[in-house]
Amino acid sequence: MLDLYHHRREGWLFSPSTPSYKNVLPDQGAGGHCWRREPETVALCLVALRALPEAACPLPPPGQLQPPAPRELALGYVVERKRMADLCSSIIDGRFREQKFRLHQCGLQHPIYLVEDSGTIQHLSLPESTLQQAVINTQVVDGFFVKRTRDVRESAAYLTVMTRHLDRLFGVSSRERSWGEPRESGTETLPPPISVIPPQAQTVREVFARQLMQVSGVSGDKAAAILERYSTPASLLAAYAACLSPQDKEMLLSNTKCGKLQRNLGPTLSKTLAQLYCTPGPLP
Amino acid sequence: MDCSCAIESQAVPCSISWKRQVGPSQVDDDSWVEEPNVLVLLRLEDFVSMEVQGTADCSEETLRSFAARVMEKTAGRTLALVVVGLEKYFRLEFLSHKLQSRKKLQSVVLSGSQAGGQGKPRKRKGKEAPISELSRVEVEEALVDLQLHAGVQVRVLESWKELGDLASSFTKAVAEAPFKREREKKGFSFYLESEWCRGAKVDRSGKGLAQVWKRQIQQFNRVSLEMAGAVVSKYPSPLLLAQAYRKGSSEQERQNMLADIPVRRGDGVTATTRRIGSELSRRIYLQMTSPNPDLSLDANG
DNA sequence: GAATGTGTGTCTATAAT
DNA sequence: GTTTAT
DNA sequence: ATAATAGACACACATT
Repeated sequence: MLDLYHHRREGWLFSPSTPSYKNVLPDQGAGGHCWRREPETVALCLVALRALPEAACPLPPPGQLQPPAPRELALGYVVERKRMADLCSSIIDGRFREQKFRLHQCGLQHPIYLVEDSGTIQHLSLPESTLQQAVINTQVVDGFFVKRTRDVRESAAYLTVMTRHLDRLFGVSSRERSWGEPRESGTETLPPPISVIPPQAQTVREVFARQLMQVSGVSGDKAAAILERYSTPASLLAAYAACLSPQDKEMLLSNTKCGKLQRNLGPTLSKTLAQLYCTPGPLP
Repeated sequence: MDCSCAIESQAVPCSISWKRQVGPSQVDDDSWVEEPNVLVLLRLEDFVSMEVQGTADCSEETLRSFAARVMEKTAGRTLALVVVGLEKYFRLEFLSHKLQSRKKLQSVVLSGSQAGGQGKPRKRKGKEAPISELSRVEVEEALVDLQLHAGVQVRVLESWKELGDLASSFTKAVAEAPFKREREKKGFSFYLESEWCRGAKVDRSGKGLAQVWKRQIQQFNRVSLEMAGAVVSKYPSPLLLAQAYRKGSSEQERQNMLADIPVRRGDGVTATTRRIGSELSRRIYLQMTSPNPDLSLDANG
């Protein structure tokens, strides 16, 4: 599955090698802006792009396997179009939070949530108040710009107007300007070039946390609490090895303070984890 | 619930803002902190007026200047605007064109839904196309302009009940925001990562731990089901693997201890060797033995 | 967290004078 | 050391 | 000889 997130993880986000997808709006020609449809977001996800001038686009070093420099510049405006029905399903199966997270994580400065079918809020598998709250949360908690739209036609109109304004804001006149420098008539700044964001490397701590959470009952807070004391598998194993009796192993983590203010992990999970890390032979 | 509501004179008229009692302990201490959100109700007549001013380039107040003024007073807080009754305005204005009794109807809607509404004649340049359509486009223009230049969101409502609901929802969101933000900052990001399976159930005696152990191996990047199975098959418990590492003599030996474990592959011919490989072997070794929690497993060196 | 409901387990106080 | 009642 | 129990209360997990 290729989507924004995976593109980012593979380090190819916004690189010219990213396959081109059908533009929802026609290209404005050289120097104009377009909304590129990113693949795989079932609900439409658009990224404002502009072709980079040749001069600002050095050729990649020959014979390198590294991703070439971007030939396009992401303007930092990204629109996630979401119909009410889709939003509804996304909330139910948990995809909603994930999508918001990725949108915030993809690094663009102006994420926009385009909520379509604002009038068709009823007769869905979720109460109206619930959906309203979800949209408000998207705006207030996640800090996204939320645009409500009655239907596809309004959405298209919105994107059209948006494109026109972007053209006026980041037009050819500001092409030679250096990135980040304020424009003449306003506080607008050109977004910094977003080229290649390297995939985030896994650390021992992170993997250890994920491993702890493989046992039912161990959640983020619990894992974090354990990590607080034994931040690495080696240190935990060493602590178990230092125990004199099997009982001590079982109770080693029992009094680990978790979450809010210092709630015990408890003997149950402590015993399970001790079994996991202290069983000499094959596990049951 | 330990919250209260008060109607007081605000720096910005018709605005809602939120304060939270922070500070650890002091009772008397009115160390209230303003939440970084402001909700401002914009009277329909004012909104229309500003939108008109923006269309014609008068020097009077525009939506943008209004927003700038408000944001100046609220010192960098996130501003959200609310307008009530715009759709009804469109409808009546359209109707008034057909019936040629425009001013009267306008005055009806404005005084009926707003306090002290006054008619506002509009001058338009050029076309005679449906005026309500043009107005909608112009409003859209103004909203986008506001979005791009001020980052201000405008919520258009049609009834005062909706405004009440919005205030309620907004209040709830603002109240919960700090709590949720803290969880995002501290908690692990992979909680919501794409495909996250929650913990495997394990009964009191320890059945299911084998599955846990296998899934622990799968927590590494780029590890397939078959690879994890192969490793777990060779070392059926974490302790056995750790002991094997302890027995190894050289760093190289320990690092490559798992490299040659055979792994079942797809039916077809595969160019790559059907082994765990030295890279994954090394990552697992580092994970199990390194004393440094911040060590990067993907770094080459 | 969307909202609400279900089950595990910890936690806190427990009598009578 | 294993069983009992509060 | 030793200690328990109910209930509130959270939290992890499962549903309309």
